[in-house]
Amino acid sequence: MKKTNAISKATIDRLPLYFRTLRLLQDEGRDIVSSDELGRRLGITPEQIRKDLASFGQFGKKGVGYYVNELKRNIGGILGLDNHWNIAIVGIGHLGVALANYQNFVTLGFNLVALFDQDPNVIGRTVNHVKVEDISHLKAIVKQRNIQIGIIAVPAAFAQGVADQLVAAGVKGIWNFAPIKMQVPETMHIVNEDLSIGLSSLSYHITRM
Amino acid sequence: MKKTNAISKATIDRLPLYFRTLRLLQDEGRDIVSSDELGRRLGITPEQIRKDLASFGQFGKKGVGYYVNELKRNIGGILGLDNHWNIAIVGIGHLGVALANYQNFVTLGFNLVALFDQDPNVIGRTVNHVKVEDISHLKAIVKQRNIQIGIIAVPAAFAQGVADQLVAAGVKGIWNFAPIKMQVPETMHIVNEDLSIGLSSLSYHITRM
DNA sequence: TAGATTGTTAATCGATTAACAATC
DNA sequence: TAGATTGTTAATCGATTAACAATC
Repeated sequence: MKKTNAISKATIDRLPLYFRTLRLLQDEGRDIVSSDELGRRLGITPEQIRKDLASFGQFGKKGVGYYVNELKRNIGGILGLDNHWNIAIVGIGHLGVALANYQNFVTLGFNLVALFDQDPNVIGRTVNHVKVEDISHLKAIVKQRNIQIGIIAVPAAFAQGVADQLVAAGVKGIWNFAPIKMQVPETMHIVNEDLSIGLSSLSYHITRM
Repeated sequence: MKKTNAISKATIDRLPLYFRTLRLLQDEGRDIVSSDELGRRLGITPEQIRKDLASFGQFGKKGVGYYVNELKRNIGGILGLDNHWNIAIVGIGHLGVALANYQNFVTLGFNLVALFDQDPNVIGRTVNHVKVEDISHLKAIVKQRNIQIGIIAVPAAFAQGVADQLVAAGVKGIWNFAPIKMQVPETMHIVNEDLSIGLSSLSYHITRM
């Protein structure tokens, strides 16, 4: 039996871009798209796109291209978006509010089902139709509402504590916006969204222009 | 003369992490740190760290380690943070407000000097001590205040238009939060901060647990 | 059929890891 | 001096690009 090659992280990170472009193509009423056109739209080579897709199966038709609806459904399935994960945001400061209002979550199929904060002035408020609850109820609510993904939007000093609580509550993954290296069990999936990297690398490049 | 090898993108993206950890070490009053300890703090191998740093010069002392202050100053210089770039945010919705209040900008040495929006209800408001101005004045203000970096936090449909205006106004770099592929001149530096990638890749991984 | 476009293998390029001499 | 730790070269690993046969 042929060994299936591991999928590269780079490939996985491009799938959401393909997914989004396919949605746009759907909106435009397009039925078929070639790797060439997808590539032009995204600034990615067509070979790269074909290779990425081929690592999950044969989704195209030679001489024709890819059926937009079908490919979008397939990529959605690969990314697990059809699981419609329930997500919660912890820390309803400016960033937490922005994330709670982020419309792309909905487009991607995520359900925002809980918001948590520790500040009595924030608890009880409603953001994007979801009520902010006391973080002390986190564990109970995570279990009750079957929350699989926790989003950390608290200051760095509190982030590890929140991560520990999310782990203890049994979430499957953490999306972390705090600029620190978290200590979580090996089995926990964590994605760090570190905003200083992008801005710093921009600074690096314009310094050398 | 030996040809200087190009610096990898991966290396540049790790520099801000080193910078941040060095600042924390400074706060802890530490004078010296080894690649080993830096590595443990960041979850990066010490070899990787030494290699990254060595591509810019010899900053360490064999048998001793790196002097915290000196290395931090050096990395800051490499990243160009000592230029104290003037930055502006375009689009003062939830995300724009969150970014305007993001304290790490200050820590990294950036100066937030302008906020722009097109909504008359938003123009005139003050966010984090900076007044929101009419986007129609963008070009004049960018020149006047010597703004080098523009941050795009408008909805996708308006993002290309804003990018065009920023380019025309003469910024050196763009930090884009809109989920679209921008068309900008070859010479313009643009960093895309695409939030759907992180969340989607998290979904990919937990789907396979 | 001729033209177009995928899927896949081979070649190249780039990044990380291992090993170790240099030296503080 | 002995122990520690850097800087650098070589080896490995991983990702992208090129090329082209298969086929719609």
